[in-house]
Amino acid sequence: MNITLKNGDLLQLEEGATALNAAQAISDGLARAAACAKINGRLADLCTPLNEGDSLEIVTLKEKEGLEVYRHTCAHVLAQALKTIYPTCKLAIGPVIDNGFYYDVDFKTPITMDDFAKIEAEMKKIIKSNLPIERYTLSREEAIALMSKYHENYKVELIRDLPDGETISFYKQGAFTDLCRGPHLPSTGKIKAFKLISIAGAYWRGDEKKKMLTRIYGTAFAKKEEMDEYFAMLEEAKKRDHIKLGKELKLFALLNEGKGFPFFLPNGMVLKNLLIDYWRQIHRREGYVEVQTPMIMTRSLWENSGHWDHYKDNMYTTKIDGEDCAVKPMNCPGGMLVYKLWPHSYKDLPIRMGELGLVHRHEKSGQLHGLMRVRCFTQDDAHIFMLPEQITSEIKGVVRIIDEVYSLFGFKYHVELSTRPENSMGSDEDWEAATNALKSALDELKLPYAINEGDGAFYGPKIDFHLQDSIGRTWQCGTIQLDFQMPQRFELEYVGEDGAKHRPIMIHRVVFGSIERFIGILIEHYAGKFPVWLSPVQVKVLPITDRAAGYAQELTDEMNARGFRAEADLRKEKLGRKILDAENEKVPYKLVVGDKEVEEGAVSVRRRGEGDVGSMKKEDFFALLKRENDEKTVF
RNA sequence: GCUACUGUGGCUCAGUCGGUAGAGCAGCUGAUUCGUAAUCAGCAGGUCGCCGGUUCAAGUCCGGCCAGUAGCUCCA
Repeated sequence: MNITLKNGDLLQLEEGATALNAAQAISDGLARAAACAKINGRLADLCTPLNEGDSLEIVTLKEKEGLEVYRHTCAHVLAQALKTIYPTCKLAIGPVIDNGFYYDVDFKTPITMDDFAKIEAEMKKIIKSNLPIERYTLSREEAIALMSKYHENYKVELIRDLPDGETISFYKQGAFTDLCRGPHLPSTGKIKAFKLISIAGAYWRGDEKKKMLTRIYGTAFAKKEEMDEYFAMLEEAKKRDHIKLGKELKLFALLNEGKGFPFFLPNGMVLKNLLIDYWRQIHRREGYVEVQTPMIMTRSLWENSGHWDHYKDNMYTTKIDGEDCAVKPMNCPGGMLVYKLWPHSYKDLPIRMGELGLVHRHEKSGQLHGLMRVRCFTQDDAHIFMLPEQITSEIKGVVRIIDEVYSLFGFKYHVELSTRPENSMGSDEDWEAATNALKSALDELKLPYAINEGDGAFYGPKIDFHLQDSIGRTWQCGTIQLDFQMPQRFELEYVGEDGAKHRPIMIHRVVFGSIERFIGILIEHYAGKFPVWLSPVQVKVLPITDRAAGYAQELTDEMNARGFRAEADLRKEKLGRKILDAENEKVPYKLVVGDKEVEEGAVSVRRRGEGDVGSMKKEDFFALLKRENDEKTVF
């Protein structure tokens, strides 16, 4: 029979040949490297028999899909080892994730990471036995009977929930059988490098009302060297942790006295204020005005906005003169009240009303994480009130700002469109119209996005911008939320061309999202080595002896007078020590000054990470500094 | 909130089998004026996260609480 290969070539094979036979016919090397096959565009096991006219692609470990199959098989090996060591444990699910795999298991008695050595040894045994992995299918009844026999009640539940007509397949290796869609490696012996990483709790089916299972995380690589590299990379990434750097660089502090409420230290405040200055500059240019609304407002306002019904668990409440009040968890109701202060004409719209609002939200204790997830943060919020025909252009305008800002920092981001959640208000028509408006803006901008079903705000759908931290976790930063509800609830109006009253449409949007979170991301992104324009201290002047101390102080004063951030290190320490300390503080420029520089009005310049870059006239250095500061140069 | 782990001077860590704490850095004092990544000496600094229990004796064992980390759930 003839089959078509990836490059278009035809391959002649005997009747009944499998994908693996085809790989062998091409080359032994390919057969060895093969993880699975792609037959007519669908992933399949290597043992799958081919048919006349099939198109075939051999997927190797070098490809993402191949590595995923490899890791998935490793998850099965883990499961088999667990069932051998802990026969009473019940298996739930064991999928592949970004950098490895996990298996959720219900243990009679909990296990710890100390048990990993034992489990890994058993896994090695299974790998060494090189058990062939065989696939077979069963009817729903047979499948349930089989899994019931093994007391695998989680598997039974999974099978029951499979849609009708879905093939129910099993994979068998030695005495172990697991429900699985596949595909898998042809045998367990193919696994060369794996490691169990950590243990965590995870709710069955992601539902916090259901039982918490033990999740064992692991990873696997085609070669041991690749795995070593991966772990070395993780170690490096840990050094960028913003909590660690925040402490070392004295940017912020997290104290028991204010759990989830970060303290900003002088260096951190410089950073925060610089971001705010930059934000104001961009938003002025884009036609935004700025307001500030109160931190605490009455219960009736929050009832009116819907927060009292939909968000109460996350709100801090208090009583003032006997009246129930809440600390704002969001800025929008305040913004609404400002809009309502006077009548608006269609000619005034859009109104782009910004607010750097400090909001408080009672997040569950286990959610808190450094600056990334706090209970009090500054949103770089803005509410845009507009005419229906302005929706698309306004959304596009916001997306452009977000892109401009993220690009300045060199961030890579991904976009998600979040749709209507369960606990929400408003009509289906409004939700559909709002969701379509967001979609069409994204489509017009040709911005790729994923759909995040049911993750919208309770008042409207949203576009979310996600940024990555140093160990690859993503955090939502920017968001654009389209809202037909608040304007109705607050009875917002404008007078149209026709002289009648109409309801404006509203956008809630943030660029940084939370300034605190954004700073956390920035710290990790730059590993604390901020570009000149963001550095809390831009220049450290290091006199070699007391004779140069006066000159060092003058230089420092002069730079500060010019609007730079400079400090002199006048300690009676040797130069090497001063350089080391300044380097540890990650100051971008160090100016070494001794008798020679005093005499010549010069400075000997050290750039962070580059060392001595030579001497120059102090005016030339000031010009260099000004240029890098103004242009927000990154180095 | 849930599951697991962690918690010793400001920081990084040591502390054996239970015998009531140890180092380096930082700090302070003194000396050193030394040209590109750690000068020397001295001093001071700790209810071992908190509370209880076991014990003649607890940093160490047990229980509870608090805080942090990883993950889950929830979210900017």
